[in-house]
Amino acid sequence: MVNTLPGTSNKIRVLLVDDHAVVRAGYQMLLQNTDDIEVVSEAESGEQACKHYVDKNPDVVVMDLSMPGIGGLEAIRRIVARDADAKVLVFSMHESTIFVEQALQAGARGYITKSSAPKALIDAIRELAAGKSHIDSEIAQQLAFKKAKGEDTPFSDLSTREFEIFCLLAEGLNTSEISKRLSLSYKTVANYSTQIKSKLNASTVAEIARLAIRYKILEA
Amino acid sequence: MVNTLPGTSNKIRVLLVDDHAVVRAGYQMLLQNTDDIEVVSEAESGEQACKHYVDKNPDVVVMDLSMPGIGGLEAIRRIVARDADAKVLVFSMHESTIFVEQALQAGARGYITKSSAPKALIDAIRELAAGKSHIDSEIAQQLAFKKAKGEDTPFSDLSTREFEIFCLLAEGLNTSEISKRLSLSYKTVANYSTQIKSKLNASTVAEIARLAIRYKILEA
DNA sequence: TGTTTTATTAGGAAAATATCCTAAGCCTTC
DNA sequence: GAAGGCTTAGGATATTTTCCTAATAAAACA
Repeated sequence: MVNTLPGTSNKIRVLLVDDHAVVRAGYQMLLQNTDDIEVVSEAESGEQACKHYVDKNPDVVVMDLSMPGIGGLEAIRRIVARDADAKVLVFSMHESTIFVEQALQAGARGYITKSSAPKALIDAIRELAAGKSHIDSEIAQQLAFKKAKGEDTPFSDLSTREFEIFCLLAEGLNTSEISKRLSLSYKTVANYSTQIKSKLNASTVAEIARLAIRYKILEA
Repeated sequence: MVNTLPGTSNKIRVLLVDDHAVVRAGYQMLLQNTDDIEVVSEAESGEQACKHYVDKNPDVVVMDLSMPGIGGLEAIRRIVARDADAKVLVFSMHESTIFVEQALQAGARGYITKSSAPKALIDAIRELAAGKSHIDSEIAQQLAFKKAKGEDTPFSDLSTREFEIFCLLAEGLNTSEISKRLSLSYKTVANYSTQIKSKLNASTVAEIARLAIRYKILEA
């Protein structure tokens, strides 16, 4: 397959998106040592990434998730909305499967973490360019496990009452406050709490709160 | 001033500490282009950093804060405890002034963020090596502003140890996990937790987590 | 320099909470 | 109309938190 732009090489044309200049320099350093990958553009925000994507039409976008402004997820969504064939590789510091699910749902084709070996980035870019998808194998396993269990969002497993109590726990109410608010016995709420933690795989209410905020169920 | 080690150049000898290999590669790339700075060692944890410091006795330590194990703050504390002249430059992703305050309290001489211009890192290393201190100017202004207004964050009341435990609580670790992580007795951590909640006026760890997220100490 | 304060560490005892098990009453669904 | 899930909650036990106390070390102060 030839490149779409005339007068350029046959290299895989990459758009780097990360708000940290140093991290972009790190990518550059790694990719310089390959002869089939070429960085054609850099962006330091989601907004910029969208523009640069239209301008340069890269083969692969290497995208960080946590950025100021619209952020990586929204950028992916917009890019893929314009070009359903866009190949976005998320290169994130987040190791949580929730982020992977979010990224894939947004339209990303690959996900690797910053703690993976440098070579993994190069491999992933090549696979994406070849039309395949690539997810960090450790995370892929976690994810597969979750899917096998039929887990959608972490909350889809919760009953109405469980979700209600989940929200109050996340807000910072303690067991007796919740029991008063809902006119339930203390024991009932305590037992629900245990159940909720178990379903959400959380051992503390701090994790509950973070989940709620991450899923925009609650504002920090 | 000549170098302490015979047979080596006069360059500023730097120890890089960051748990992400890619980020270290980024540092390397930037520092390669200078002729007065030399990376003599790399470490990917706080524990390693302490060892490497003793081994190599670098002029400047460039240190990330969020790392597994003892973390950056504790590493700074240990290094400075051994060598009061140690010049530690924190190079962190956290833009919150709380981290700056904590880092300086722990004994750091400089603080810049990963979103600052690459050149800022080089400048900061040179200033530290010259015996000066260097804080990211934007953050320094925020800090000055806060101090001038007498604005206390809810955390300014917390001691170093309290803040450390606060962060781990917010992350979702339970008491015994924290005690293991910090090599403290379960009781000590439990008592600290009570103290922290009281100081922050929080009755549950969920509130702790929300506070941490609200003040950008932690991502959801 | 000596004194006071503050930080860090942790044990004991009692109170509060969480966990696990069990079970009744109620819907819904097949 | 039987099965299964949801809501409710008690009992027993285990774990955690709270409040008090105290030793040690470091820092601030006078």
